[in-house]
Amino acid sequence: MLSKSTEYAIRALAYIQLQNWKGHRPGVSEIALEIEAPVAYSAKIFQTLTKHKLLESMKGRGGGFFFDKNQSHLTIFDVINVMEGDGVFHKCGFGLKNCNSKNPCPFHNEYITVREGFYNLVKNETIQTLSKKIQNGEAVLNRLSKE
Amino acid sequence: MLSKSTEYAIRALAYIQLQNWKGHRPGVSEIALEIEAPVAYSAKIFQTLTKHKLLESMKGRGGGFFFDKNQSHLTIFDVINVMEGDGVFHKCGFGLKNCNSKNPCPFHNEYITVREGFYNLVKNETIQTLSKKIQNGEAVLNRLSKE
DNA sequence: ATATATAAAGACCCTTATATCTTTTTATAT
DNA sequence: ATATAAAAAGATATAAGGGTCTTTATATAT
Repeated sequence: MLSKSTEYAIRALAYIQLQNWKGHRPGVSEIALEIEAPVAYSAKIFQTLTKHKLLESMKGRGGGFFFDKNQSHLTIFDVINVMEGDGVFHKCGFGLKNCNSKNPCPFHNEYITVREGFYNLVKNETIQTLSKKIQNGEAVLNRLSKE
Repeated sequence: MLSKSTEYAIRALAYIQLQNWKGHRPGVSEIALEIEAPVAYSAKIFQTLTKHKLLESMKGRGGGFFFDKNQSHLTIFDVINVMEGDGVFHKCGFGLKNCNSKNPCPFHNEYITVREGFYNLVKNETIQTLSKKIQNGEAVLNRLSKE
């Protein structure tokens, strides 16, 4: 459903938020270890995220990644959009170029229901709501968290 | 959501079914033209489909593709499964290896709802139900159909 | 000032999905 | 039998996603 890069991005952002709440500003290698992603590749992903202002960074000793205090909520949709575009929320499930309600593909309505469900999910959930759940013990970030 | 190959496959199978109902057995180039896919690539896809018995073929003059009379219904799920596996119906939306109800990722339940919706859709729809809709004018296969 | 820790940037590589081309096999028409 | 029409098979090409490595820029600690 989501690309591997997007998955890494979401997991990383949730971890960064959790650490920020603890007053910590994690760096690339710490995050990569936690989310079980390749270090160098993670660095690339974080570059993309900071370039698009979803995330802030500081270079140099004691540097790392953190969220802008003003930007209180970052939706999963925004993360997907930056990582792989929003095509999945527009595209016909059949791959037809001009499929719409007047010219519907054979599973137009059924597919739209699924697609909208996914859209609502990622539009309503944010890195902060996700992180809160983890903090409250309602969810886990990875298999190591429980051990 | 679905790979391009899977999209081509579904569209092709629907077209083949429609032609079969008319007593016609279409060949690679005819199908490829209709579904707006590359001819040689389409041929590869049809090889995969016939190898997995989702489709029958006949070589030689007057040959082409057709459905086994005994196999009256072919679900979209089966097509997806042959073309790209069923991973999308099992995978965690977060990319976690062991995410489950006892160890849920932060959007476990919400995502599962979407995923199951998609699963039910592709498990209930078949190439035949899709084709029927097209035949009845309730849906169109591509943009050329309406012109 | 210098050394050190860190992210940014850019070049590169590997794998998979997408796509093409050529040759071989098989059926039919004549 | 021979020519022809078609799919099967296999080799190759291209593009994108995923991943690595090296160098550069920048902040902090000493």
